Amino acid sequence: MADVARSAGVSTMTVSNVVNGRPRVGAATRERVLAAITALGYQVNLAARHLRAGRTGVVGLAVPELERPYFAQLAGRLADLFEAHGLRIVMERTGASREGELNAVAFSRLRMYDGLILSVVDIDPGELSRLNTDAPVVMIGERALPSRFDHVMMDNVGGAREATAHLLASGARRIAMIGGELDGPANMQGLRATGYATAHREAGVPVDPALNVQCSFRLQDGYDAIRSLLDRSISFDAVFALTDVVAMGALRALADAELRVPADVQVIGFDDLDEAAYLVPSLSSINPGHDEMAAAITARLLAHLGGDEPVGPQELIVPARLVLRGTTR
Amino acid sequence: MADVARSAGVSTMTVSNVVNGRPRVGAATRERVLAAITALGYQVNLAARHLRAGRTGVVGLAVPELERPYFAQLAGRLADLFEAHGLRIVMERTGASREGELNAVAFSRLRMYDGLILSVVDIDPGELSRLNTDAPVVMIGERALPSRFDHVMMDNVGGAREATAHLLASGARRIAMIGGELDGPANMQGLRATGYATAHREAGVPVDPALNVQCSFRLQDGYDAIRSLLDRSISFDAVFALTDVVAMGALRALADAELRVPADVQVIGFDDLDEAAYLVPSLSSINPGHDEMAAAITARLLAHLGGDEPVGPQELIVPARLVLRGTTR
DNA sequence: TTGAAAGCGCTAACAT
DNA sequence: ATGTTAGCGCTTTCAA
Repeated sequence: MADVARSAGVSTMTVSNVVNGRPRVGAATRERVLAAITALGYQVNLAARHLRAGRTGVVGLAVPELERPYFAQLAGRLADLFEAHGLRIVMERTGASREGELNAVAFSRLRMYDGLILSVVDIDPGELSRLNTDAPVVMIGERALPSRFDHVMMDNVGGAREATAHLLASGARRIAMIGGELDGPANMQGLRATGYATAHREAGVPVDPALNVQCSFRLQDGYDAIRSLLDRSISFDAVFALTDVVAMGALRALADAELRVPADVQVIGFDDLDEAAYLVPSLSSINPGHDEMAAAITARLLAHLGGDEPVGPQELIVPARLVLRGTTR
Repeated sequence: MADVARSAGVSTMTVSNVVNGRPRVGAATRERVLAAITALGYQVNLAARHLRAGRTGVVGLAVPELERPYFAQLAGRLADLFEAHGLRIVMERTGASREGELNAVAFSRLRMYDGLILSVVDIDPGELSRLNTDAPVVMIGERALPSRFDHVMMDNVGGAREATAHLLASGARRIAMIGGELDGPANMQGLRATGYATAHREAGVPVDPALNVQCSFRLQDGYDAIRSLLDRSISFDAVFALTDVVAMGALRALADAELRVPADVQVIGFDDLDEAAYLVPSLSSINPGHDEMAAAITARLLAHLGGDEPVGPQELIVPARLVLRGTTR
């Protein structure tokens, strides 16, 4: 910028004014400055601008894995909403590790982001509470966090309960649960398992722990889980998959085993991905309230950034609802 | 930082040394500084650090839409590779618009990113050439760009040709092309259409333009494209879908029309998404060389960042290969 | 309408 | 082992 100023025979201040389109610059001066800018190929240095301004116009979205469709689809929605407020969404991954999640928070506090949306999976609630409460952070995700941060969650227990209840009501008695963890911690695995168990209790149907296959959340994991049940000759007449991705893997395994869906085995997933409606048969799933989640997250973060009275941390649970399609009777 | 220094009775330089874990600090001093940091809740300001260092340790990945599985899966691969070099990948979207793409380049040149991986869809090649050539930018994507930037592309023509040739060899004579654009510009739509046409010419089978349905690349678009052919009673015995996502939409439409795949209609997609192998029937597709793409992109960008001799811009075409699964005979 | 000065928070280089 | 100086590139404030 100093170069441009020298070349145009003005002060850096005038260059700054031109670059930022501020009004009080003479037309002739402006021309000269613009010419110098072009000639020298000058570019603003945002790092310096941010250092001065104390803000970046960027909101971070930190998720466990970039390739998980649930987060990719959420990111698209959030990008739409934030764009309307002149903010850019950038997405990064935490690797679902404590370290990655802390890094993300650190990065944000360190002012590369004006605000951060953090999907919490592995971080220790205790560690969370040591962090600066009034950081512009909105937590999302599965786990109930006894924290003083804003937290928008989906109704994991309610959704899983509804899915399971539907399967039980339609006659299923041995519902395999893939990816859940009975009596597990209050994370996604544990919460959805709680819903599964609750529905069983309410229907007076006993839970068989042998039907609970723990696994992670890739396609192959869903496939392997079904294979493992079949290989051990554990019979089941329905599948509650913890995510739609796992459900897709499961559907493939069922097809390979020549089990008919939904005639022999019903399947319900969780997430209601865009893909769910297009599978053959189309996948029944729990819609975790995508639009409401995105809207709530945006509203909370904007409230932080608005910088008005720091309305105390809020915890919001977005209702889930069952979407019945072709994999259920 | 000045506060911490004052509180600990040292200079800011010493604080900086402690924060950065540099060796030449006395143990007692270090203790005092750390105590002051904790007491004051001090956080490094990365904006200032970057201003000084002239780098951020961040590589941007700018893609048309965050929710497209192809890019989400590519992002995951790139994140792995760059992480090994101490660089963070952050993903943002351009909205597939000229403006968004230019913004992404601008942002990068403006030094928020050390480097940028840009998926070019809509930008005008002429505009590209006005940009600073030695910016650490690697272009990816479909289109052949007569530009002086590094460019890693997949083999759109070759892949489409191979897919179409296989369908023709297996007896198909009326292959619907969904999402392509015969005689279109040299973008993804046009290039893959060229491969489609080439295979027809080589097999001596005429191309019927009525079989080419143009559309965008969401699930519903693939669905609607098939519906449109059926509604107009345009017969076809195979489908070449421009992307796997479109293919999934098409498969659903075929199922709704009670057409059997692959007995009545064969289907081949393009992208070889993770999902392809798990669909029922599993989707035959063109694998555009995911790992090679990611490796090439990483290598080119690291070469820029290495800052050694600026090896001239390279254009690399990664070979594609046909993966046959259940939707083909 | 334009400019000079000061400083955002950090660190490399050079003292001490 | 610790401190001083200077400056990264920008913008706010105040003066001309």
